[in-house]
Amino acid sequence: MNNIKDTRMVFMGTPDFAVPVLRMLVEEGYNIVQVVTQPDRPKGRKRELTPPPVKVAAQDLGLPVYQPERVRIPEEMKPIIDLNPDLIITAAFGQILPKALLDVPTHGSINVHASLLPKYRGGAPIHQSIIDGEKATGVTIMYMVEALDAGDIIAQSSIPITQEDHVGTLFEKLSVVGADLLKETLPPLLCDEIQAVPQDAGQVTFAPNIKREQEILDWNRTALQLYNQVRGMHPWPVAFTLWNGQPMKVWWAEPLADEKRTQAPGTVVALQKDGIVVATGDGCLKLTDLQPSGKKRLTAEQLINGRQIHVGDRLGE
RNA sequence: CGCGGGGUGGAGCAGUGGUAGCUCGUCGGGCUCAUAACCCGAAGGUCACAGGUUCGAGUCCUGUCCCCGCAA
Repeated sequence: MNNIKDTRMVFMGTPDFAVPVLRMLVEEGYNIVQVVTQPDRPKGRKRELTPPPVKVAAQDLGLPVYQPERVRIPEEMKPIIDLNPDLIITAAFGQILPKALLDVPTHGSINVHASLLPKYRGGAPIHQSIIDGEKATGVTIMYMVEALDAGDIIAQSSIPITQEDHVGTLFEKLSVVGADLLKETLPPLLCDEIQAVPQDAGQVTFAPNIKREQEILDWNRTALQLYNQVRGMHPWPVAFTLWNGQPMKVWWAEPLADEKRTQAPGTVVALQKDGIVVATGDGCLKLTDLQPSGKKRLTAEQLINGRQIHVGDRLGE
């Protein structure tokens, strides 16, 4: 290989997180022979077929797009193999790649993952790290192996998680960090100047995709834990509690860790212009943006003006 | 035709056939050192749209459009 820019690359990714990475590759002049992304999926109530962000970006960049339903199926994998790629780069692709595909490129197959591996392997590392109240996270570039996010680490970059960060802000920051890190890593990698390091098996933790049950706010937890849960679910999939037996999304809240409370956890203790104060297992949580079932997203002030919520109401039941 | 909630003055809501109300906001005035506080007053709604039932419909029936929760 005379010029690393001639390296035949296949890029595989799906959501917004992957877009800056793809754009960086194009801007740097790399030779992307194929973009692979998930098929268009029905979205919303109308089930309208919606293309994934990477597809939109790829078309905008004039790159060929391939959307296999299940890439592990031989017939769907073959077109990629036939491209004879020198390097496969994935970023939040959403499908596990079989060994038969991983072994094809001469330079290997690498992945850009939004956590500091070996912590938070899996599909929701950003959500989980916020929910856990982590003070820092980052991006890891590693070789792919058959086990999920378990390959040797090539490069890593860390950033702090601020007290105000939520999934949306971290997503943006990390996608940029990921693009920058890959940009720095690619030249030495393609010149075989990189020594990958195995992950410390003792430090492994997992961050599987968020389940519905994890979106429920348990008022017995502390104000800080609940706050982390709210921002770790914002702006998607959004934490919720029950109000009058109906689900109510909690789009945003603020922890009042020092607020004394004598009421049972889940009890509305005060209605303030800037939020609805709810007792928790330790301290109070001030709910500021809410969405009752069947309604649009409302500020606490709007909800209070409707006169439907009162001091003493119990949330979570 | 997947299940369900809803469209009422600028915002959020109530309104169980018979003069359209509440909280907030807006405008004017008052009280305050002052205020997002308080007091007095005012403006602002063909009750999503189209038919129908009725002496009379926001309220009942039918159809249409739109918004949202769940499920996918």
